[in-house]
Amino acid sequence: MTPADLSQAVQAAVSSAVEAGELAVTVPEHVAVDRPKNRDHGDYATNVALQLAKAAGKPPRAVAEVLAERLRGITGVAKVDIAGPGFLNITLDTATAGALARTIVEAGEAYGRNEALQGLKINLEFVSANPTGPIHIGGVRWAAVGDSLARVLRASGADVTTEYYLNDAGVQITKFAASLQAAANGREVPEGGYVGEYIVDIAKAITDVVPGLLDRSEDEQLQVFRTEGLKLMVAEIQRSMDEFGTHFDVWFSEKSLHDSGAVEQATTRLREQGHVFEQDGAVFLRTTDFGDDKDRVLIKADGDTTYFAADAAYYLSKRDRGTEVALYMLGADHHGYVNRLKAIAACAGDDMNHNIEVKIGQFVKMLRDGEEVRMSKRAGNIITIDDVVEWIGVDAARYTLARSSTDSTITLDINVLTSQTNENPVYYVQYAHTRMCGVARKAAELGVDKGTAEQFKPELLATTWENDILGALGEFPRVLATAGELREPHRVARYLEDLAGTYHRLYENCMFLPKGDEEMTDTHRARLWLVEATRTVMANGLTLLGVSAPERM
RNA sequence: GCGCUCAUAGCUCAACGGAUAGAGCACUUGACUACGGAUCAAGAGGUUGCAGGUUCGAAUCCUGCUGAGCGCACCA
Repeated sequence: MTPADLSQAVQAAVSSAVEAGELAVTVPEHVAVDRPKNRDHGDYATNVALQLAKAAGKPPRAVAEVLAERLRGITGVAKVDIAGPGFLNITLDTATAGALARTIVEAGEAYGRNEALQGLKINLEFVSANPTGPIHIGGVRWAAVGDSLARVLRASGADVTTEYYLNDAGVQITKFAASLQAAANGREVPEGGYVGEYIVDIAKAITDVVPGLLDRSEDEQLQVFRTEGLKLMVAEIQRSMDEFGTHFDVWFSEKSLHDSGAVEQATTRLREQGHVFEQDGAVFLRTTDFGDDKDRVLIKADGDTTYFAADAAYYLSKRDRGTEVALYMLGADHHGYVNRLKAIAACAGDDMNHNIEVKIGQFVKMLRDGEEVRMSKRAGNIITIDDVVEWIGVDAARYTLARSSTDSTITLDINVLTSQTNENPVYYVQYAHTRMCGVARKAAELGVDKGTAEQFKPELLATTWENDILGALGEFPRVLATAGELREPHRVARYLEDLAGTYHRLYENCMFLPKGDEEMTDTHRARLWLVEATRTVMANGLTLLGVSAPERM
């Protein structure tokens, strides 16, 4: 029995109590059934009596009494206690709890999937760093979190398109091109330009590919450096993302919005919605109608379109392509954009509380020798995605960056990253998985296995450690659903750490295989089912984080 | 000045409004002639920044204060 099953059963109990006239309340849509931290509180606990007490006009414990009697009648429920202010503590019979192992093994990779977001078309945009340099540590965080979030959302049934917005138009690209040109000609990088080894490398790559380039006019050179530089830089970013295991379904070009006329059309479309006005020769969008602190310019007095106009066109493009929810992941330095982006949606006639979501993530702070490393492109001390991968590898990097809430700034110690990588909890989790694989290998050596489903006797999974891990395994689908609904993939990582610890304790206390000349027993077989179930969940969880589930370490 | 986010163990971080606030690392002490010890057990470590409020119940929600990061362009 899964927690979801039990929740429904409790809900049904409330229903039947209402029908019998024992409770005068409306049946709640969802009944919370929790795995209590304290073992003495049973396998599962529900606060439903506390929630309904006021509406029922009875003390919580009296409501609990009514429900307890009905819950005791549910098949698989061994015991129901009323505790504290009115909690209902439910204990399952061992066979019912243990049967979950078989359910999981049979579901395999599908276990954990749920339909919380079934059919929802989500466009998830993340990283979107300017193609004027390598991805730095902040961008790496969004790559890890965003890619994992995409996987989590899909596991909840959402139809997700991942997207990288390439700011390949505008003055930053011109500065980038000018920097390349300067480097190729051995000149100083212009004011506000880009510096760094990569500039020199790319410049050289371009002059290698385009012979005689430096003999052409300055203007011609600049054009070549712009197009070729952009091409190479984007390819470089794509390579980094690819190596990082982060996949984007769409690489969306800002320039294409301008070239196709989509930016002008966006202004027209917004004007038709009645939120566009002109003032001082410029064209504005009245975003203040929807919570922005000032109206935003779409077309400047000199006739040029703004970056904001492209943002509007881009949003409309996402919607035109069938997106129901446009989900943006932005860094903390862009939080000021939230209101104006949401206002775009509202001005377009959309629901700004549903069709657009903006998730703001805090920065990554780097520490070296106990001191904060202030990164600046000019000083050339940027920590790039390739640096991090080189130090600790993709698995550890992704895990480290994805295991924390994006609401909190995280601090990474470079000394730790480059040396004592054992401090990374990912190894604790992965090691648990290798131990499960080790059990399977050992079983094969001994020539034994878990047997058929018919031979599986779930009632033999009776120790406290087995009960603990069954409880943890049952939580996986709801952890996933919550992570998807809240857009918080770090919950998956935390869950896996908890599961790994629970497994390590089981491993210490329960033998899965016969030792010496002992016989293989039904208990061994039942435990092999449990180990396989745990391995399945661990592997499924690691996959959601884009982290490998190794058989050996 | 206005706004967004944050403040939890020595450090890095968790905790859909639930019961005694949890892990990892670091520290102390133990555990392998059994499935891989990258493990486990025990100990120590907290006024959840401060003060009020909401309620059966607050780290969580509301208000104020303090402190930190970031943002407030006809820039991109």
